[in-house]
Amino acid sequence: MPEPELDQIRQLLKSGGLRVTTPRTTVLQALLAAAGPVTQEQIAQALGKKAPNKVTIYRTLEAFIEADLVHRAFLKDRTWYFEPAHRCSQEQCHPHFSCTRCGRTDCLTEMKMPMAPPVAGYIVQHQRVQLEGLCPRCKAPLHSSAVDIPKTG
Amino acid sequence: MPEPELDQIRQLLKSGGLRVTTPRTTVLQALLAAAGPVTQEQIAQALGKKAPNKVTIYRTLEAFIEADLVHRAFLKDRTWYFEPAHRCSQEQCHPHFSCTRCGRTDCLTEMKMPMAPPVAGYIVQHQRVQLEGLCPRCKAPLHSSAVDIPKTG
DNA sequence: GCCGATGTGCAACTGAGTTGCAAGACAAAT
DNA sequence: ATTTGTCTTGCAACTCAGTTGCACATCGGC
Ligand SMILES: [Zn+2]
Ligand SMILES: [Zn+2]
Ligand SMILES: [Zn+2]
Ligand SMILES: [Zn+2]
Repeated sequence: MPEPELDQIRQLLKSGGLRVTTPRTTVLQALLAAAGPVTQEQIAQALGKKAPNKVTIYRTLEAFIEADLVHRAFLKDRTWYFEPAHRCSQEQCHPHFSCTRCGRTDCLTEMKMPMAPPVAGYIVQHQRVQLEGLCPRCKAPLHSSAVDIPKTG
Repeated sequence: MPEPELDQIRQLLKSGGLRVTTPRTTVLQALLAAAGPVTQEQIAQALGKKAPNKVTIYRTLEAFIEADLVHRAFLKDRTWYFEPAHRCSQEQCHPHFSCTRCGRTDCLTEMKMPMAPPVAGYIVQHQRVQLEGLCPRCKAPLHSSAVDIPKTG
């Protein structure tokens, strides 16, 4: 992933009313380059030597969330996964699918999940859907060549 | 909550292939007496002086889950909420509603949430729905008498 | 370039949940 | 009722994502 539009990143930050700093540009870059939701640790790993301090990454993510650039996608094994906020409506984010075999979690950005029916007395502002089952990689593994079980998705 | 059928509790444990012990009966009692999902801490608090050791409560809950008496309802603020497994189908548990104002979480046991449409390549075995918004207690508080904001739901 | 407002790094902390192990309680067999 | 092997419990110490306080560095408007 060769520098995805470094100036656009700066632009994004400014549009969110955020000061442009090195940690913020690199963290945002990592988020945009990632295939799906990522943890603080995964961001740090992806940035390797250039990674800011752990605390800074958390505070940066917090600032991004405040500015609606990023949101918390889901909690898994007691750790948060973050992802860019595009492709999410106010009412509901796309569903996320966790494979019970390989542990990976995919964004089902295509799926149109119906909103919950109204419930007397409640005002539903946001809906979050998590699905579990077998992912394409693990479903009916041809022959014996299954999938190397990775740590995270 | 005056001893909800102590013998039935023993029966439940045995039916799950579990040994009958004091910690198990009291913890199961607390779970059944609770209005909704509860944390380890809330169980301990509800049992007060009679509460078993924290580790024992966790291991007890684990055993209950194994025996399908209890399940993990949802993760909130990095802590698990547990509830009895009745009222849950294999395919999906009832949705849970978290109020963004008072922080309470309610079981929407009545709500019939449609299952996610099939996605090419995936096998969906379980669906979990979390809703957020305003609960009846916080929605349009008449006059100024809102709700005392509690710590947890 | 200067300076107040923001952002960053470090070390120490928090708190839910886990692990290893010795001591205790259950229940099946005698 | 006593024995006996197995499963449970409690304690202390640990883990690990995330947070906090504070001194120092950086940003960007002037
Ligand atoms: Zn898989
Ligand atoms: Zn996603
Ligand atoms: Zn409320
Ligand atoms: Zn529930």
